[in-house]
Formats: sequence, C-alpha cells, structure tokens
Amino acid sequence: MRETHHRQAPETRERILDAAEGLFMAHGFEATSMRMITSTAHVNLAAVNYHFGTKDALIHEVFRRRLHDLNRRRLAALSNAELAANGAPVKPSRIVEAFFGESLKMAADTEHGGAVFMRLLGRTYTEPNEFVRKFLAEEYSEVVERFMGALYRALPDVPREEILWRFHFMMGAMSFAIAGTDALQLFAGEFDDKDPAKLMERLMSFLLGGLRGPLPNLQAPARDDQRDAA
Amino acid sequence: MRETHHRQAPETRERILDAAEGLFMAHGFEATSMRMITSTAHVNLAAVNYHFGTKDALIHEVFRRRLHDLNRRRLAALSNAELAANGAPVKPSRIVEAFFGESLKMAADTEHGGAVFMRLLGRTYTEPNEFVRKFLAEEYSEVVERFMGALYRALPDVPREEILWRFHFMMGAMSFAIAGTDALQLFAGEFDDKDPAKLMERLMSFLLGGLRGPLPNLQAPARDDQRDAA
DNA sequence: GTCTATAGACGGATAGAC
DNA sequence: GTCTATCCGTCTATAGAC
Repeated sequence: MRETHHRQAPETRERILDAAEGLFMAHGFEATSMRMITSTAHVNLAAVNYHFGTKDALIHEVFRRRLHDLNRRRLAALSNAELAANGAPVKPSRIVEAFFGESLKMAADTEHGGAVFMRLLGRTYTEPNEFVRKFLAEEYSEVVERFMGALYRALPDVPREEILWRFHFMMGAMSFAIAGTDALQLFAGEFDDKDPAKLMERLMSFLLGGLRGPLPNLQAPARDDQRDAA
Repeated sequence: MRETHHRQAPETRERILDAAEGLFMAHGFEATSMRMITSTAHVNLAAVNYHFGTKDALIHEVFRRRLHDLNRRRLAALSNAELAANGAPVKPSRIVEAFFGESLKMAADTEHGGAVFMRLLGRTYTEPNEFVRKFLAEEYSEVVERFMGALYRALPDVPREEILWRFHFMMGAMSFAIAGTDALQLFAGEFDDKDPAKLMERLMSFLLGGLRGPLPNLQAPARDDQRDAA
C-alpha cells in the first residue's frame, strides 16, 4: 500500500474527492472509472494514485471525510438531548431526531456537497462490496453503540431485538427519503414537493409512528430480564 | 439487438439465470462478469450471448421472470381484498399487507430462489444504473397505479402526496427488512431471530404504525380534519 | 507534484467450426 | 446449441521524464 499525502496539494485532492463523490452517486463505484473522475476534476489520471494510492482507498476517503463530521454531529445532538434530560432517560423521539435529523440536515446542504453525499450514502448501505461494508461498520460502531444504548434506556420494556429491527427499518425509510425520486422512479414526477423542511417533518412523523407501533405478537422466548433501568 | 430464443434449451437458460441472480446479489451487476456467470452455471461463455444477446438483456430477464410472478400475486391479493370489502374502500392495513406481504412471502422462499431475488431487488431499488431504473419502472407501473388508487380511496382525507411519500418510506423499510443483516453490517451479529414469520409481523407493525402516524404539520392548504392517516 | 506513456489484466462480444 | 479462439476496448496502476 502506498503512502497517502494528506497535507499537500489540498486543492487537487479536494477536487478529486468532489468529482468522485458526484460520480459515485450518479453511476456507482464500479461504473465510475478513474478516467471519469480525473477528467471531471480536471486533474491528471496519475494524480489519483499519487494522492490516494488505489481506487479503494479513494472510495474510503470519500466516505471518511463526510462521515466523520456527520457522526460527530449525531453524537453531539444526542449528548445535548441527554444533558437536557438531566439524568432521566431521553425521550425516544429526541433520540430519533438526533440521529435522523442530522442526516437530513446534511442531505439538505446543497452548498457543500452534503446532499450529494447523503444520496450516495443511502444507497451504499445496501452496497454488496465487501470492503465498503467493512469500513462503514467501523465508521458507525461508536454511533450505533451510543444510540442503541440510549434507546434501550428510553424503552426498557421493549425487547432489545425489537428496537434493533425498528432502527433498521428506520434506516431504510431514511435511505429512500433521501434518495427521493432519484433512486426509484416508480413515482416519477409525482413528488411535487421536495422542500427539505417538509421532508424532515414527513419522515419524522413516519418514523415515530413506526417506532410507536404496537409490538408484534411474537411468542416471546421468555428472555431473562430485558428491563435495564439504567 | 440480437434475437432471444426463449423456448430452446431451457436447462442451460435457467442455469444461467440462476447463476446470474445469485452473483448479482452477492457482488452487484458491474462486479459480476460474464465469465463468473458461465463458470458458475457450468456453461460455455458464448452461451450467454446466444441466449440473451447482451449482458444488459440478461440482467433484464433476471428481473422479468421473477417480477412478473410477484406483481401478479400482489394484484391478486389486492383484488381479493377488494372483493372481500364488497364495494367499500379496502382498509389501509389490508392494502399494505397485500403489497408487502407478497414481498415477504417471496423473500421467505428459499427453495425456489425467491429469497436471493428479493435481496437483489431490495438493493436494486436504489440502483444508479439508468437502464435498470427504466425497466423497473415499467414492470411496476400497473402495480403502482392499482395500489396507489386503492390507498387514495381508502384515505380520502389524506393528501395524495403524503400517501406517496409514506409508501416510498415503506418501500425503504421493506428493502432493509429483506436485506436484513446481509446488507448493512452495523448491527452485525445482533439479529438473533431471523424467522420470516416474525419478520413479517415486525415489519407490518412498523409499517402500519408509520402509515398511521399523525400527519406532519405542513402549511397545509387548510384541508379538513386530517388528524390520522388510518 | 504533475505529466506522458504504457504495462498488464480483464471486460463484453463475436466469428466460425462442429 | 455448443464450443474454441480471438478481437478490441477499457480498466487500474506504475514507471520515469520534467
């Protein structure tokens, strides 16, 4: 593996990342060649390998630079909610808002490329590529742990597995919300209203409804002590 | 464009389709080469071009053969619910069950390859590839029209755009439900219980909760009394 | 750090024998 | 319908001049 040079030539480097982000979003990783990236970024073909080493390393860096920021904001939002709760468990709606609200905020940021990135991220959750799955899991591990812990404390009577599934479902809904009409064209031309603020309200309403849905009537396997009073 | 030969050599043809389906699911379209497909199917490399013409045509056929059946079942389920309603609008929960219930049924069919296909389909909803989006939209057009019409009749007081968005969110939740732990490994090893029957109850509970969530407080054009979507 | 040029592998597709 | 052999394009990555 070749050494990367993070500090030099920031301009070229950023141009490559921006171009790659947009092209990955539009065409996927495999269908996006280095040549497409370098010609879009107006840099030389060899510059990518010079700055990032390999295409995989470039992909990784495209995600790392945004996810670092996004997850920091998510954790900060959760910490704020916890402070406001003053020792009591945070309300589930606050937890959901902390996580998905920051997602949608970034998705609404069309000026600094957040919107492009979030659409890329949304589809990457279901990315088959082994190495992409691996580093996404690493980038998310702390956030998942913190948010799941908060939800367990907020919903002590709900089996943890149910909470995990519902969070998973919420991620799916958010993915599609951000992808909007770009991804699935089944409803092409039918979404007249794409105002991000309204999307936020629409999604939150749906997510909280789903989270509060009556628990399914499973023949519970008599687990011991799901009640962690924190 | 080369002519396809649907009736001849069904065995080879089916083996190719099965192999392609599995490999597309595991690695994606671009990362799956013709050579991977033919060696997995134990057929000659040239057989793919003989039977399907091009790789894109093969991809199309992988989807067509399953979607035809799936959408037929969805429409039949909706028709049954409409007959049972006897002229009255079908309950939203019945409509949702008709659509997503058939999805999960196919996802639970591990014997005839339905499970593999549904995981492939789930991630393909967010597929960037232009031509894939296009034929998916075509395959779905009738189903979308029928189900949206049923939901509009069932929820006459809910703005149609809200219904569209919520259905879109539901598709996202279903996608992730089917992808399960395979897609996103954020909760790796934490889903102990993958029983399809329980997944069905879990997902339905979430979807209906989301559908019934209070309508978001958009600066609405003063419609009368939309407290609840269900 | 940036460039040209190219190595070296693999991709989809086809020609033509059987 | 099935096979071998091959064309020709594109890909990632690198060597080496500047």
